[in-house]
Amino acid sequence: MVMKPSNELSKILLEFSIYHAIKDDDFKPRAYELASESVAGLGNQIRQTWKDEGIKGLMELPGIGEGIAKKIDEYYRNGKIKEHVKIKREMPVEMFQLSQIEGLGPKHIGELWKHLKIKNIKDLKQAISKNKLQELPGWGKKSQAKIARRLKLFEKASGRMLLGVILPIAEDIVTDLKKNKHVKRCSLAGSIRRRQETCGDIDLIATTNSPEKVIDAFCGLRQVKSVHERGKAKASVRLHIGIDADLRVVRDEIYGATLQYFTGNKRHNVLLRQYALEKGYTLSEYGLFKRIKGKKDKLVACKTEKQIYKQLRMDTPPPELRVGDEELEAAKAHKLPKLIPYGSVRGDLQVQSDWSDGSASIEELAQAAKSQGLQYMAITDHTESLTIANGLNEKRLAKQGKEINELNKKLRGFKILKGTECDILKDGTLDLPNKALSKLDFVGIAIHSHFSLSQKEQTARVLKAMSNPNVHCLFHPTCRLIGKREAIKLDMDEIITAAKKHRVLLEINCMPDRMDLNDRLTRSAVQAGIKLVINTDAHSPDHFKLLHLGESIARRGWAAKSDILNTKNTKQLLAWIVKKSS
DNA sequence: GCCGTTTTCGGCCCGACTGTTTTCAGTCG
Repeated sequence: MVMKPSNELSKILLEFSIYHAIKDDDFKPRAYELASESVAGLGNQIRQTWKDEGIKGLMELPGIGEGIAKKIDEYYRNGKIKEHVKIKREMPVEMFQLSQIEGLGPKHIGELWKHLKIKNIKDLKQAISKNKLQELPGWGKKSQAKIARRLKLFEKASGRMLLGVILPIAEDIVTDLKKNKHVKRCSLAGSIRRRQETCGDIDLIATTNSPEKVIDAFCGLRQVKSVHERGKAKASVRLHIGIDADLRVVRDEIYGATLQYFTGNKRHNVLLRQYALEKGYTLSEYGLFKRIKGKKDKLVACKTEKQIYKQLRMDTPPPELRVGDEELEAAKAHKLPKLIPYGSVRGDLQVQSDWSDGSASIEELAQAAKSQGLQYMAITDHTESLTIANGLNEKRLAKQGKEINELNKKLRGFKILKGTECDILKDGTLDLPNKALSKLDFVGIAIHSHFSLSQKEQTARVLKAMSNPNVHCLFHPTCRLIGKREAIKLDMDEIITAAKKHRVLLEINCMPDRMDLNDRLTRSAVQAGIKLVINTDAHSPDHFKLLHLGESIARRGWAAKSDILNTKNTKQLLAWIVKKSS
């Protein structure tokens, strides 16, 4: 459930946390850990905040007070933090690296350094091969074997998986568990239930009267490779696909409390439990309890999540929002947004056919989209400069238009729009002449080259392209590929301002490795009041099934149905397009 | 070190599992 730090600064903050934990400080470890998570979650935004608003601005961020803000300031000024350098001199240990191994916490890292001078994973491996760990006070053969096992897994680990990849696998596990006669209810929890774009593991909960039988069934699933731990109430396993799955088993009566407990991210849960304490309650996976002086706490809510939040005088934040950000305040003030429901998208406005790099004909794509309940799609094949994708020039585009006209005559209750995914050239001009663009129903523009321009050049390039009056939509705006390619450097505030000015839609792209816009940028766009579209970028008929992934980003970005243009029906959509061009 | 309808001091979430220990510390979520 924990989000691993992805940048240098959050790693340094986590090393502070580990160091203070080794020193047995009571509360600093938690404080630095929170700050580390906060920094990791904010990505590039933190540097921007520092640039724009300095230390004061940093202190506004969750988990960051005066002390840590000053350290962050020092880091951006000098590239290092004196106190961190000092710690490293005293204890030259790759604390972050070692902490990535499951089961190796601060205390162990400290002992390994103190007794064996282990600084990093290489040292650890050597020590294990010489059976040094099992000789340490408080350690034994089993402890050493466990660390050895986890070290191997760490080296083979595929790390986090894309939501689009892991979700179907996780849903299969739920289906399999539900087949067991002892299982009453079973649900996904954790980061998958929140629909985080990548997940480090699969969290599940199940209810039963026979916990041990359910734990047995779980550990024996065909997807399971090995068992890490197996108790009466929970089990943790490694799956063949290379990540872990954790199951928590409880009585059916407390399903809601357990689901609540294992869905929120750490910050949401900690904040909620603190709030519960303020209100005279205590909250755990067993329920919400009223604290009564001199008596045993009294159970007041556990059946449903809603019951728990309601008892705390709050609305229930949808799982996608439970990240410990502003959703708790909104829930207390009864001002949670009405999120776009799953299944709201009526048509797909980015689809590639076999005219360029798609695998299916336009007709096959139309049939697939229609059978999935969609009312329209825009065929948006690539343009000529993308030779590798067999991009279309003006002449082939006109020919394609005729084919679409013929198909539209045949199709009942489904409309194919003539479109393009027009390449944005390096200088911001478009890869098709305006004459050709103006004949299309839907013009999407996208960057496919020169990803590493400076922010100034890249922003100017995209702004120029967006200002073309024929343009309807900016496809996959940041061009990031999760785990493969960084986002291009764009001033998103300027892009959003331009989108508003020129009435250009921004896309939420559903491809599992794109998910672009991401949740945070979606939120900024929603706050700015601009319209978005959710597109699959389909290259084959089965890609239409990915629409729910884009809907999950929209939900995480606090978007309502009205924020997403392609939740409208065909008639309303066409009316919007006409209005845009007038 | 952070934070505030208990606000500049004095709190800081809670429970399961493991291994090595005869009652608990460390780790995790």
